[in-house]
Amino acid sequence: MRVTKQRTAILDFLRSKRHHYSATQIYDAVREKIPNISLGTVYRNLAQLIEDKEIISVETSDKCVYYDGFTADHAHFVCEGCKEIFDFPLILEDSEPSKAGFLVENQRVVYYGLCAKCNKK
Amino acid sequence: MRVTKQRTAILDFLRSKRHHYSATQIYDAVREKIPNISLGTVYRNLAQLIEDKEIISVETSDKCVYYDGFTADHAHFVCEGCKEIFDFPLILEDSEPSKAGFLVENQRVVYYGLCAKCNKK
DNA sequence: TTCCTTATTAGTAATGATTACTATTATCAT
DNA sequence: ATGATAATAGTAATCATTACTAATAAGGAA
Repeated sequence: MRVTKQRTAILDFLRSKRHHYSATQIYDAVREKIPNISLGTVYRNLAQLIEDKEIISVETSDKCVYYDGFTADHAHFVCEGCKEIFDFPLILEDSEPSKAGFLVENQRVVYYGLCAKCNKK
Repeated sequence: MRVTKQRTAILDFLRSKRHHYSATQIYDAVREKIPNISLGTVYRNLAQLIEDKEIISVETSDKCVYYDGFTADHAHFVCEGCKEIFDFPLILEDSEPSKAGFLVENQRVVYYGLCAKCNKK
């Protein structure tokens, strides 16, 4: 695997923000530094970065995937009001699948609802 | 909301199987009873059934959404070997978001890994 | 440093799930 | 039975993601 300025820029961007971005949002952001970067390059590098466990993906009920440079185990909360995605700590117990002899490599916890601000309205 | 044979057939199908199906799989299955049902009809009814809390949707890292007629709270395990989706009980504690004043309307727990059978290989 | 191999890229086309649109049909309250 | 209108079939459009290919650039060897 070669170190390219494209991959570096994508990873730097995700690491610099404690937020969650779609491929298109990442594309737009990185284009400010590398104006002719291709969207395909963004997708390919995101896939590689996930494989290398440098970033994680967040699947919500949205039609697109979000990417997160913060890789420590945590849960996500998707606000159905403002659409914001919040991080929450994840309390890990002995999971049911591992008790059943399944190998758990990853787990995703996503809450849906209203954040404190939207809940008040 | 009117009761149509299309919506009834979709709901009956999902309820009759303890499994998870994509919109296309549901379309194919229901077409055996209603040969000229439209895929758009399937999607529209699935959306309505979710709104009425008659079914739930399962978002995985797959590009398509799966639908589940079993609505009691439970977790899903996606096997990266055989691609099967398994159900697991979900132990609910006081969630972190609710402690923070967020209104949790839904929560999704998805594990990724290898099921017992694939793990042995 | 220069050269060579080959991974990576830019640009574009293709795919595939989902949504939108519209004329027609069927549900159900009256 | 009938009329208002919600729902449908069929098709076209959208949009995220993937595939493809000729050109480029990373990095090891000379």
